[in-house]
Amino acid sequence: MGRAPCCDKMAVKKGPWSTEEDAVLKSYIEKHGTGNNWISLPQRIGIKRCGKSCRLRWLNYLRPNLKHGGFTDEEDYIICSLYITIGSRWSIIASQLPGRTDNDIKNYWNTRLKKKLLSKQGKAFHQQLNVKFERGTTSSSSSQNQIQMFHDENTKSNQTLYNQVVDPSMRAFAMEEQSMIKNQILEPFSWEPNKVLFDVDYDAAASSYHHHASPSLNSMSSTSSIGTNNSSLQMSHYTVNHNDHDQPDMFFMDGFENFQAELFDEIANNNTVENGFDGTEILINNNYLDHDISSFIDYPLYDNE
DNA sequence: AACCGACTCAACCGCCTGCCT
DNA sequence: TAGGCAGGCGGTTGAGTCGGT
Repeated sequence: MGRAPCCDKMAVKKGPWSTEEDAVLKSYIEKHGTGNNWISLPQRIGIKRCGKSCRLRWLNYLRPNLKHGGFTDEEDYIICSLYITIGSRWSIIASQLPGRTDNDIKNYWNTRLKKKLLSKQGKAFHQQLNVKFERGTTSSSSSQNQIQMFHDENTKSNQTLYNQVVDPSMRAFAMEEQSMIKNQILEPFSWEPNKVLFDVDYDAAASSYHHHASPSLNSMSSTSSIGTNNSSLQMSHYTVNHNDHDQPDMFFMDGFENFQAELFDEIANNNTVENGFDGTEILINNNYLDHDISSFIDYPLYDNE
């Protein structure tokens, strides 16, 4: 019953790959492919590595057309906008950035991009985000107006629409109507000319929602630009739990608010964030105000310093 | 030159889902 | 149907590097 263990944990080598190992792995896969079995691959090519390690090495380092480092502003923006929307779903974010791996993006976010948003030079970048998100949505309360990163004139109308979708009492919406409303909510998260749009696939998210209790996406392979030569992004599919009436469809703003909370927490550790696009408020510890968030938000577009 | 702390990123770990037996 | 593995994923680690003192 079942399958054989993937590898002898005691017999496999760990740590950095040698150039010889890289050459063997790359040469074999380029000639023969993986054979749809990573676990047996090390034996086939005669290296003492775990199959998972081979897979990781190939996907993150050896496979063709990979880009390392040198993230562009556009890529920064895509990463940020997707992180805001779906959270730390790195593989999905990576699928929208040809040549980038989830590991690269994860590292980049954790070590640089997040700091970039918080740093002095990040101020200009963040302002660019504000400009591009100027029609974005967020919740607000009177006490936190100064930290409302994506405040805009459409907030109220979007919030109304959003409430209509997520409010269980409003479930009577026909699919067509829900789709229309959804598009209006998500529309602010698209921009020209690259057309990053988030289209809802209602069914696929239920299990993921329960599992992750966070935003979820299904496969975007059918419409993403992975592997194409076209640098422009095409429509992505954002999934929302539509059929599960036990769970509110909060993931869209969940991701957004987690982003806020995370950034804010890194500025001031003692703040408490209660999220809610549907009427709840974000509560900020008073200590937070000592950090002058308004200056953090309201910096010039380009910091020439 | 030596030391030390911060930073980077390749690699590993552990968990989950789907598939196979 | 149950048990167990492969593949995939996000989180974490730690060796190497860099910069400041």
